[in-house]
Amino acid sequence: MKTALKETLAPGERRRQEILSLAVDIASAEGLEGLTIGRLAGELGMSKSGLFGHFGSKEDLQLATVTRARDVFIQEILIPAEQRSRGLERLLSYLQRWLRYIERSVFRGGCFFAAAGLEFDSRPGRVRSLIAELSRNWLQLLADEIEEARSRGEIQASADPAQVAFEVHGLVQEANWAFRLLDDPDSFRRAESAIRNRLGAAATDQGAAVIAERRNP
Amino acid sequence: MKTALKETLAPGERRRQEILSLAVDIASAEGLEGLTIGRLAGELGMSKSGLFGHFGSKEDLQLATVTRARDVFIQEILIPAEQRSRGLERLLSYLQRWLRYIERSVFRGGCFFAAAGLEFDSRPGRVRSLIAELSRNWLQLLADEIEEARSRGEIQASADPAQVAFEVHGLVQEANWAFRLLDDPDSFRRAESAIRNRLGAAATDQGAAVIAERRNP
DNA sequence: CCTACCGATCGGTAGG
DNA sequence: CCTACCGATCGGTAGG
Repeated sequence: MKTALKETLAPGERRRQEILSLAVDIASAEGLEGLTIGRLAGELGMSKSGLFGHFGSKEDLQLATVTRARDVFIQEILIPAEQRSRGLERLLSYLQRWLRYIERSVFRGGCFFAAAGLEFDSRPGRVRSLIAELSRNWLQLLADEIEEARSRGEIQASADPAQVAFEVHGLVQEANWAFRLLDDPDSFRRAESAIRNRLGAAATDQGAAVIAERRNP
Repeated sequence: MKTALKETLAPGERRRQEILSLAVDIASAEGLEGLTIGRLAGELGMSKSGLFGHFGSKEDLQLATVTRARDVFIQEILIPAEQRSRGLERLLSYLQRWLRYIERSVFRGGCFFAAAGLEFDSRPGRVRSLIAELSRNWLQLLADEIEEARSRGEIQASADPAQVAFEVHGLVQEANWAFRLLDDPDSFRRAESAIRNRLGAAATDQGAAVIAERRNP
C-alpha cells in the first residue's frame, strides 16, 4: 500500500505518510507518549514546527499514528487472509498471519496495539477510545469468523464464538509478550499449537479436516 | 505487610516505603517513565530533591518501584496460595487470586507487570532486566506447580508443563487486557472458564476431582 | 516549510 | 529534608 499510495497522493499527503511511517515505528517501541515531536522532527531532518504543521496537536499526531498502524495491520493481515474461504480456514489465516507479523517485527517494538492498549488503558481521551474501538473490532472480527465456521458446520453448535475468540486472541498476545519481554522465540510455536488444540476441541469432523490440511501451509 | 513493616522499620525506611507505595500506584497507570520525580514529590507534599535523596537516580527509583510491586504481588497472591496443598489445588489458587487481584484493582492501573513489561520490552537496561526476570520467575513457578501436579498424578504424564503454564498465564493476561482496555468485566469469567477447561483436558480423573471441588471456593 | 521564541517540566546537583 | 539552581527538552505559538 505504501508504494501504491506514493504514486497517487499529493506531495503534502506523501510527506505526512512518511512522517507517520516513522512515527508508528517509534511509538511501537517507545510508546505513544514517548513519541515526541522534537525527536520525530530530528530523525526526519526537519524542524519541529515544520512537522507540527502537518498535525494540529500532539493528540492529533497520536491519533494519526494509531490510524496508520491500523492501515498496516489491515494490509499485512486482513487483506491477505480475506483471500481464503470463510470459516475456519480464514480464521486460521488471520491468526497465523498475526503471529508472523509479530515474529517478523513489522514494527520495531512488536505489536503496536498490544503496547498502545496497555499504555493508554488508564488515560481517558480520544486516543484511548480509538485504540479500544479498533481492538474491539479485531476481537469481534475473530468472533464473527468463528460464528461463520459454526454456521458452516466446522465448529460445534455448542461452542461460544466470543469465548473462543477471547482465548485465541489471548494466545497471540501472550506470544507477543513472551517474545518481546522474555526473548522467547518458542512462544510462536506454543501459541500456534495451543490455537490448533483449542479450535480442534471445538471443531466438528469437517472442521478437524480443515485444521489438519492447514498444518503445513 | 505494609502495616506490619511500619511498626518495625527505621523512620527513613518507613518514609521510603510510603514513597514507593504511591510510586507503584502511579506507575501502574502512567507507566514507569510517566512516573516523574516532580509529580511524585508534589503528591507527597515534599520537595523534588528531598524525595530524590531516597534514591540515587530515576533508574534506581524505577528499580525500587518494580521491587515494591513484586513484594505486593507476593503478599497478595503467593503467600496466601501457598497455604494450599501443592499441585492442582495450589495452581488454581494462584490463578484465581491473580484474577481477583486484577479485578480488585490493587493498583490504580491494573496489573503492574503487564503494563511495565510491554512498556520496557524495547528499552534495554537494568529496569527491563528486572521486570523480565520477575516475569520469567512467575511463569516458571506456574510451570513448576503443574509439574508437581503431574508428579502427583493429577495431570496426565503426556502434558507439557511449560506449554500449559504459557496458556493459563496468557488467559489471565488477556483478562487484564480486556478488563482495562475494553472495560469488559466478563473477561474474568471467560478466563476462569478457559483455565478450568484447559486444566480439565490435561487432568487425570484424580485431577478432575480437585478442579470440580474448587468450583465454588 | 523555516527561525525564534514561550512557559513548564524534566532529571539532577550544590550547598546547607 | 530544604531552597535555589543547572542545561535539556517538552508541547506549542508568532511571524514570515
